[in-house]
Amino acid sequence: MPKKTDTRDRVLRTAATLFRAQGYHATGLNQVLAEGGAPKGSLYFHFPGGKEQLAVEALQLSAAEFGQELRTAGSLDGALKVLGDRLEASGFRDGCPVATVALDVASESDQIRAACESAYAMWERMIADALTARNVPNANDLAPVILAMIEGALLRARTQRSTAPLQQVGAYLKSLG
Amino acid sequence: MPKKTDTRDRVLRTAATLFRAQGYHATGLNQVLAEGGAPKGSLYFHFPGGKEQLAVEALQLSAAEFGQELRTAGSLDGALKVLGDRLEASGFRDGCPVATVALDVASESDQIRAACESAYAMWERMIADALTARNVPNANDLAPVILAMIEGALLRARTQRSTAPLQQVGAYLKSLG
DNA sequence: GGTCTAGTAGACCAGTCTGTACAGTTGGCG
DNA sequence: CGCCAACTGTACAGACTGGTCTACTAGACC
Repeated sequence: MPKKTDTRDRVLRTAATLFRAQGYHATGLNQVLAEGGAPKGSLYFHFPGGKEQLAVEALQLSAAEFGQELRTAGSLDGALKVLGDRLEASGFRDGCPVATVALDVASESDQIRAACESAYAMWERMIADALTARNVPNANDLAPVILAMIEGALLRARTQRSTAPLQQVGAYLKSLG
Repeated sequence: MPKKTDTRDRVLRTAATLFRAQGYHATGLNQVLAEGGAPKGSLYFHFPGGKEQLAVEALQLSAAEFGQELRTAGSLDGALKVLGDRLEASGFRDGCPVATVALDVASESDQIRAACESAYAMWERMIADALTARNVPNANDLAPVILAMIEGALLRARTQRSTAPLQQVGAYLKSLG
């Protein structure tokens, strides 16, 4: 029996967008429902685990799509550009889809924290693979550092309302060869 | 007329601690008041601007103390160790005192966002100065990247519940010389 | 047609949120 | 003492929170 409606998907995508920009606590279920065009009954029918389940699934969705986006971008440099463009286009709201929720909830819900961590682990592996493919030595040691750089730059870019941090990281990576 | 009580300071420090660990929205005024041992009347007497003012001042306090801590640590390597120890000792709750609030509120309150940004700017300058003192070339280009690395590592360390990311960044920095 | 199920709609609940109001208390000073 | 300002304590307002409950509708199958 395939799904008959797209309500579940709509709500999930709306939630992912809002969590990304505002974090977990700042995003109310009512807001998700209003923007997603669904009533409460539907939410708890599709997500009996409530807000927490919604967050975990939204994080998984975001992580997968984000990974896909980066893969499409090809190079690290291309990825930084994509991130910068998106940030700018959204008025510096859409940064890392995981970081905001991660910090917000890290010490509260282990399920959500775990979902965030597995997203990071996946991206780290992607970076390591990309480096290996380019015959960079010590790819596995370098990957977490590069991921940290990018995450840090995304964070800073949001508070600074400028893509400069991303460009600085980009320039640095280029200088490494 | 100097102050007669330490209520204001107590509330501020409590708020700083809670905001650091939980972020802005997840921290209720009631919690701050309960843990700080103060009634509501006092809060709005000392901070007529409400929660927002409290957050701005807490951020400024945290930023200054954090800067002092890093300065005391001496080297970047020492600073990373201090950060890791603190993180571990707090059950991976006390990361960067700014990042959590920054992401939580960046798109909502410009005052708070600005307070976060000025903290980052100050740390960046501190890093640049430290590099310059060690005759590192291009200190001004390098500083924002190093700051991003550290912030990213702190974020990842919290979701991973491990200080490994900080150590990886430390090892990387050491490998640069 | 009758029946069954997936899904929708929204009223409702108890609790929490930030913020306000105002009376009460304290301590210094003339 | 009386007075004034600084400060505290508490009750309360109004909005909003996540979550529950139940009546309802649309479509598939017998």
